[in-house]
Amino acid sequence: MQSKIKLRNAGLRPTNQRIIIADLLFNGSNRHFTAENLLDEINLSGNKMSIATVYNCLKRFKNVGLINQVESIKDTAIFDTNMDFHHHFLDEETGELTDIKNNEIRLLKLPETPEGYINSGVDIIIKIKKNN
Amino acid sequence: MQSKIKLRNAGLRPTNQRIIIADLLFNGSNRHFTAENLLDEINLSGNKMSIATVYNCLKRFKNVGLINQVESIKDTAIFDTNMDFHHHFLDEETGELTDIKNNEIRLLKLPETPEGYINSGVDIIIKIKKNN
DNA sequence: AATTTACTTTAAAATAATTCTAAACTACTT
DNA sequence: AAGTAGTTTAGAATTATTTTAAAGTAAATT
Repeated sequence: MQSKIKLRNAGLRPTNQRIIIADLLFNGSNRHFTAENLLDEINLSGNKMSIATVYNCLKRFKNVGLINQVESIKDTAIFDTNMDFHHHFLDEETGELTDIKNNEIRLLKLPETPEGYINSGVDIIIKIKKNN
Repeated sequence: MQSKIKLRNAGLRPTNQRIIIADLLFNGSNRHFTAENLLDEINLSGNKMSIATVYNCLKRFKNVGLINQVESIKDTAIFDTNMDFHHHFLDEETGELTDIKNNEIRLLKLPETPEGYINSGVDIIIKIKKNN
């Protein structure tokens, strides 16, 4: 049960629910998951927990740097009349987007597209926040 | 009233509501906006419309390439236990994410961070879809 | 060890974004 | 002018997430 230590090192109180989640998440292999995915796994493992706890816990884990949240620009669809190929600055606090012109950024090397797939677009998001 | 022509060229039936929206969106300057933002503007301009119509219309505009939707990975928060600096392939159809190792991608030139802000992270999402 | 304090968990309600439904409407075709 | 296929609408439904306030628990203090 090294999850307890891991949690303490991260400055989190090692509660039962956090230990259950840490045991599931930090077993060696990396993965992507949603709060609901994780709750299903928790249930399968014979444990029970409120979905709110899962959300709270993931937010906490994220804040102390135990996990990442893949960038998602809030949960609101944002549209853009700019049809040129371009990218965005995202103000982390306000959610505001600003265009980055295509000639201000340059990708040198792209990974190979997985077998059987075609590349259908590249989005670069540079997160920024006020420096004070 | 060139919106009507623009819509027809895009293969869309130029209905009143679409013309109202096109008139607001394609007036020369580019912008980012949400469905709600746009509805507010529609109301301010003295017109009325159901929010469902705004969503339908934006989806249609997007499909025919009149506007873009900024990448957002559905509306579900996705977490990642991989804390290495890395990026993602996103399967457009299923929403599934796959890691891109950091050494498989290289950014040559980054834009200058806006005055008063600091860069707090870069996310690159390469959208892919099945090639058949 | 018992008490206190601060943080956590929980169920349930609330909020927010978006999609669905089915009826009424309207643009285009004949 | 009439038919039909696509569109709009209000409202309900769905989905994701956060809030609330009470009950519970870990850690600090006595």
